[in-house]
Amino acid sequence: MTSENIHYERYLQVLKRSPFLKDSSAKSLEALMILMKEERWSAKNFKSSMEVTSTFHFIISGRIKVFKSNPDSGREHTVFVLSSGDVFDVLSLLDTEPHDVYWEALDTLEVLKIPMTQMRLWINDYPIIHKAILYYLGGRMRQLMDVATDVTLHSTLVRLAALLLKNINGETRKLELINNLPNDEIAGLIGTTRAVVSRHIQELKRCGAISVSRKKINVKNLERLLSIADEKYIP
Amino acid sequence: MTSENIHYERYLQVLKRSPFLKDSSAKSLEALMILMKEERWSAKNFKSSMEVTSTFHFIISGRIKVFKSNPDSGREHTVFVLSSGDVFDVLSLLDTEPHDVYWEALDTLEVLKIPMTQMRLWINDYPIIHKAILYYLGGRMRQLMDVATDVTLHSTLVRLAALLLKNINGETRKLELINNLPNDEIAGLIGTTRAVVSRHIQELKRCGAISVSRKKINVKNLERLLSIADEKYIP
DNA sequence: TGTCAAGTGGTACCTAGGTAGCAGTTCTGA
DNA sequence: TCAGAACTGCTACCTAGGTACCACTTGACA
Repeated sequence: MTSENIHYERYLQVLKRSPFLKDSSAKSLEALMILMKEERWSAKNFKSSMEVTSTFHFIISGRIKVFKSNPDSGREHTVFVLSSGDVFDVLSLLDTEPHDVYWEALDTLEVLKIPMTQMRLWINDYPIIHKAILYYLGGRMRQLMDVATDVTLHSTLVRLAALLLKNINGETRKLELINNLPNDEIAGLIGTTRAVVSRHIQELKRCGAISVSRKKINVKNLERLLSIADEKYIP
Repeated sequence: MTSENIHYERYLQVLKRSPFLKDSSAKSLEALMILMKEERWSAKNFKSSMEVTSTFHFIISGRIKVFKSNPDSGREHTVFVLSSGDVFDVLSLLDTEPHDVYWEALDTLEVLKIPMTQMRLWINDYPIIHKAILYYLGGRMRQLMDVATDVTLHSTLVRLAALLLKNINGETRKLELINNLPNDEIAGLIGTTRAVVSRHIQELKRCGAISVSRKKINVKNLERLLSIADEKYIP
């Protein structure tokens, strides 16, 4: 992509703010942009890991979920929700081992893509970025550890409350990243089923912690939500 | 530590084989050894993450488990079992964020330790190692994804069977890494409780998949175990 | 504007697996 | 060598949460 692209400047701004590319020089980013192609995924667009291994993606706007599923039972567990500034698949960048993960756009997604081999070469050319990558991976691993242990250590209600708290913007008090998701998707995020999430949402409503309109959850009583997530209060 | 140490050569061999230090030059390894001190942890020796953040450890022999716990319910979930050639805490190396993870030696542990700041400097001196570190982290992240989703996607019996299969040596057909662990610890590994593991072990015995003597599980029928882990066979 | 799919709320039922407790056995170390 | 700790096997009970419905509402789009 050249700088003649109408969105060039906007794309560049997103890359500059991406934690994955932290501290990259303007020059190196330009070199990267030249190699990239833009692409739109419409909501619910679905890819298996296989299709994603040979191309590296930067998210410009929209959200995508990374999940595993059990085809027999039809259950799914969402591991990450990625958004603007995030990249995928980071694991395919590190090695060529397969992994059975799926990807699905939650909204219309704008991505910039680049062949995996070229991305690896670019990283070799600008080794300063290694530090940022390691840092980015560290954050991801922390998140993963929480996801891994949450299910056994906490009840579904506690997990739901904690999920809401994790995604509240400190200032606006609005949900971010997981806003406008149907119960189904929320269920996947805390490792349970649609019916159970619906049940618990009613409980949280009843005790005044939240209020709900279609596909929208508003936190009403932060204190209460905190004490539920902390296992101090049972509605 | 100098080369006069009786164990120097043995330690060096372990480091050479460590995936974390893959492709390090002999010279860089020597430089590393000089900075390190040996230490023994006896079994059940327990550390919180706080105590581990300022020092980086290489495991020479023995096993250590990395786990999270819920102090209210007393339940624990083991995320990793580390052994010879592994290192910890890799996350504290990447950044200085806290994380509430605990560490406990499963056997007598021989480690080589080095101040975290010195380890970071050493890595800067030998940047070739970045690739090995990234690769090592990739492997860990894959493992974590499995742990994260296993609990919701599979029953405890299936998880137990899968755990055994994952840790069988292809040639000797013996359990490795998780051998000689009490039911308690196995429970932590698959995110359940002692009683449930005991129950399922009886089932696996009954259908001829395994045989058991105190703290020792032998796989008798690999086929059967595979079909159980694959959710094709219910005892 | 009417139809259909997507989403929500609720009921009633069921079971995997968690809790508690105890008896018997093996190991450990004083 | 013997007392206590560690470990296993088993019973009986209980509940969180999963399954399977259905009725109602909302939004999209033809």
